[in-house]
Amino acid sequence: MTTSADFQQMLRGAALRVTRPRVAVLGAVHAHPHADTDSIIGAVRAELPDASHQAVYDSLRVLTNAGLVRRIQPAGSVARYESRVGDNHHHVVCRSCGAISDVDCAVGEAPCLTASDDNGFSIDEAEVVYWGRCPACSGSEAGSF
Amino acid sequence: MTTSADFQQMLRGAALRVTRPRVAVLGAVHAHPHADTDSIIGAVRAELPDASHQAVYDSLRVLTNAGLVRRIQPAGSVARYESRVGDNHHHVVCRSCGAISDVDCAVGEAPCLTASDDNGFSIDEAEVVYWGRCPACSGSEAGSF
DNA sequence: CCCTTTTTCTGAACGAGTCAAGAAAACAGT
DNA sequence: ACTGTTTTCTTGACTCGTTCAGAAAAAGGG
Repeated sequence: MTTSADFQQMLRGAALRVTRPRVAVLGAVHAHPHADTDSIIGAVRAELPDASHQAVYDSLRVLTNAGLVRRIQPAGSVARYESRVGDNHHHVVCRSCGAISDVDCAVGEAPCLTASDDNGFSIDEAEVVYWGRCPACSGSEAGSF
Repeated sequence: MTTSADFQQMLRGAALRVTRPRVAVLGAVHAHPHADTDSIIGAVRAELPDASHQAVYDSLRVLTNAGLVRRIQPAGSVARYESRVGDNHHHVVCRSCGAISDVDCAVGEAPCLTASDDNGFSIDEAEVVYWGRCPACSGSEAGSF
């Protein structure tokens, strides 16, 4: 388990000012992987009832830029955040309920990074999203349309 | 070049009613790959000045569900549409200007489809987005921040 | 402890996309 | 062709995630 002091440490390590909203946001992202901004606002307010939504948006942006959290946004979804950073991992997204799970890089050494033809682009990241149905949704046929 | 009659054919083939907005939208998507909805509305109105934005939104949804066009939406971007469907191809997105290019599937037989651990999900598609800088943006250092 | 800079708060604003109800158009059957 | 039914289009309002702006508060170096 990660403590508040650890989060302060992480902020300082990234040369960021340590503020209560930031610590709370960092804690919320660690506690609720793949949570959307609204859930994070809720989690932050459990601890800091008067935190503004703007502070949460600002903190998330700062933390994302600093590399302390990662922002993901599958098509058709709102922004979601996770604390697992630095490892090149991907996600499975349920088409039916939107549930997200982590997936380690399919092939050992990030082969997806090699596009067959990069059109002259200089590529620095390959993002993979697997689409399907989560166990719950593939069991019940509801929503399969 | 694809003609209006071809588009009507495609609509009938998909068991969809042939309407002028739909034909125009299909034409616009074919003419402007990776265009966003607003650009498509503009292109449609060049031919059908009184088309409503709602008709375009509706048509795009119908065409997407029918598999006649494909909707893509890289994180942080609005929805974009393309007419290249059925082949499992991917995209390179410029972090700086948002330009998008097509990329054929990196490895011959869609290996990315095999997640290392699917968490019990039944996966039906693997979407790959390559992030980087387009030739123009990697040349000029502007925007690299 | 003070000062400057950065961050947060309040509240308004924005924009892509959706919802709803009535009018118009498509197409199957006669 | 004409009619009737169903689908689609138009108009206009509206939602919701996110951002903008200015004033107030807090962080951290000297």
